Formats: sequence, structure tokens, C-alpha cells
Amino acid sequence: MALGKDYATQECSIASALEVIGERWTLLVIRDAFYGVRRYNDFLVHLGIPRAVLASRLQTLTAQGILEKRRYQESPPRDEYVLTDRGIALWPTLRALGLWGREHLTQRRLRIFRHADCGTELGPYSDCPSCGTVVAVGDVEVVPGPDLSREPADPVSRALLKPKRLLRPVETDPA
Amino acid sequence: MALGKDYATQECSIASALEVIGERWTLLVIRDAFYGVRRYNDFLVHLGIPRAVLASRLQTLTAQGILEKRRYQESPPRDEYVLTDRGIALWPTLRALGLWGREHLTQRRLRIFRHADCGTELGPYSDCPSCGTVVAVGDVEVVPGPDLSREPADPVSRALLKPKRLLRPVETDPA
DNA sequence: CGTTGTTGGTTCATTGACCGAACCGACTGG
DNA sequence: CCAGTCGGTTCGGTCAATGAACCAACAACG
Repeated sequence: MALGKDYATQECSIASALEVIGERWTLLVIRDAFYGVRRYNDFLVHLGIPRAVLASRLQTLTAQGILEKRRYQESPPRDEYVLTDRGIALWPTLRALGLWGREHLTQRRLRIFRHADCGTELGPYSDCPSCGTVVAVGDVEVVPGPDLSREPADPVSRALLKPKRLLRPVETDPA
Repeated sequence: MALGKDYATQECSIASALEVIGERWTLLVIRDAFYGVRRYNDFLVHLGIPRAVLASRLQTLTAQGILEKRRYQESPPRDEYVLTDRGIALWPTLRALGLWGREHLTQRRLRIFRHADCGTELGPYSDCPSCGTVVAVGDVEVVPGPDLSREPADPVSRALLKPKRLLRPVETDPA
């Protein structure tokens, strides 16, 4: 966010948060990380983000302790980017933002979030109405909603058509 | 957010939301609106935002139906900007973002949000732990926390040192 | 062994958003 | 008549975002 002037004058935790995750594309990268996207190329094709911007965002998110860069194979050396606890703690924010967008902007049900244990759709605060508990992020299952396109262009979106748990890695088609 | 490329490819309510409120400064303008800031000049001094940017943000937020421009005096004609229902619906997002910033970034208690009826500090979902209900935005009282500076430079910050309800207009010192 | 393809970047020129300062019109109060 | 306030607009300079090109490391193929 460091553009000429930052929000430093603000004594406010919202401003501090926006310093870190308020830049263009940043929150979408984090959203994808919740969806199980972990690799540079998958972020690239799924977001349609310029390569240089993605590299920069991944670096600052890693530096801020929101993502963790983890070597998952040597030769060729390949790293994946995974959410840390600090990153996972952003789930309520993302959830609130998504709900607002759905209700006041798109009016469409693109993705549905359910409690994996019982299949009940989550309440606004990631609570399970039937179990009466707050559902941990890892126990949330995402399924495509009725208004989501069934034939997306990129392989990552296609992989996301299958129901899956948040945080679990997506399996991109080797096709 | 329209910079060369927008998020149009994304089928996602989060992306749609960010199209509208994801620009630099926008969310801070909305935060100030919750704090009762309504006038151009008050936004200006409290945020330290460039004038042109503020004018642009107020215009797009008004066009998006998040703020409403309301004439409050003729001669000289003066307008104030007030949150609409759509804007007020952003409260859970702001709350989640502020909590995340406080817990994972600043580690400071700058402002405390309480249930005006009983004085109990709000839970993470704007719930009142003692009443057991979700508190309406208009019934939330903001009081300065222990880590907030007691002698801010600008008059708006000074006015915000007094406990006040969200959405109620700030009374800036005529001093 | 050479060629091609994949992955994860970096570099570069262009575009456009943000910045701060100056300016301006309508009005008020002295 | 003059200074001051309010709510902007205008303008030149700077800095970030964009998209295309380039590149290094390695694998797989023939």
C-alpha cells in the first residue's frame, strides 16, 4: 500500500490491516489460498493477475507472515504458498465481505459453504445452524452454487467445481 | 478499481465487493462514516487524504448507493454524506477487519465497542455476551481504548475522544 | 545429445492512479 | 470591501499496475 503516503497517521487497527492486505489483488490471492490454490502458476491462471504483481504480493504476504513458502520438491526446486494461522484468521473478514457482495451486489449464489460434518449451510458468522457451533475453517466445505458457470476456461476453476474443503490443496487436472 | 484491468473475470462475490470498496482509502472513508463523520472537510482532516481522491471516492460511493448525499442547509448550499442501508451492511466486514488488525498486527486496544444499553463489550460478531443478542449498529457505543492517544492533532479525532454511538454525527469543536 | 515444454520468476516500456499544491466560486461575518 | 470558510477542480510530478518479452533450471522425448 506504500504509495507516496501510507495510512501511518491513522491510529486504527482497520487502517493497519489495510496497510497489509489492502492492496489491489492481495485479498483475492488470500481467497484463492483458502480455496486450496498453492502454486504460482495456479494463482496466475485463476486470477488473471500480471506475473510481476503476483510475485510481489506473494513476497509481501510471506514477509507479513500471512503465507508461508514451503518447499515441496527438490529438483527442480518448487515451493508452494500456504496460509499461516495469521492468514487463516482472515476468514471471518473474507466471509463478511463475500456475504455483503452477494446480498448487495451480485444477488447470485455462486458458491455455497457448508459444515462438512453435517452438510448444513453456514450462517453469516460461519456458524452451523443445526450443530449450534462455530465451524472451524478446515471443516468448511465449498460447493458450487446454482449461479456458477459449469464450464470455466481455466483448469483451476474447473478443479474447484468439485466440492472440497477449504485449505485442502486443489488438484489441478494434469490434462 | 478500474485500472487497465478489473476483476471482471472473477465469478465471485468477494471480487465484486472489492471492485466497489477495494480501492485505496475507500474503506477508511466508510469507517469514518460509521464514526459519524459526514462532511467533506472532516473526512479531509481526519484521514489526511488528498482532496481530489476524497472527492472521487465520495462520488463513487454515492453512485454505488453506499453513501447518500444529503442537503443539510441552503445558502451556502452544504451537503453531508451519510451511510445508506447498503453501507451500514458493511459493518460486519469492518468489524472483522479491525479485530484481525488488532489481534495480529497492532496488539493494541485503540477503541472499544460496547453495547450501549448495558455497557458490555461486544463479542467478535457484534454480539452482546451479556444480553445474548446481536447488537444493531445504531446501538453500538465507541469509547477510546487505553492505547489511544489522548491528544490528537485534528479536531475530528478530538471529537471522537468522547464516547459516542456509531452513525450519530460527530460534533466538531467550533474552536 | 539437442529440442521442446513447464515452472517460477525478472525486466521493461507504457498507462494510469495517487500525491500535494495551487486555484476557484459561493457565501458569510466584520 | 476584505478576509476567511467550505467544497470542490486543475495541474504537474511520481509511483504502481499492466502486458509482453525474456530467462534460468530442470524434465521428458527422440
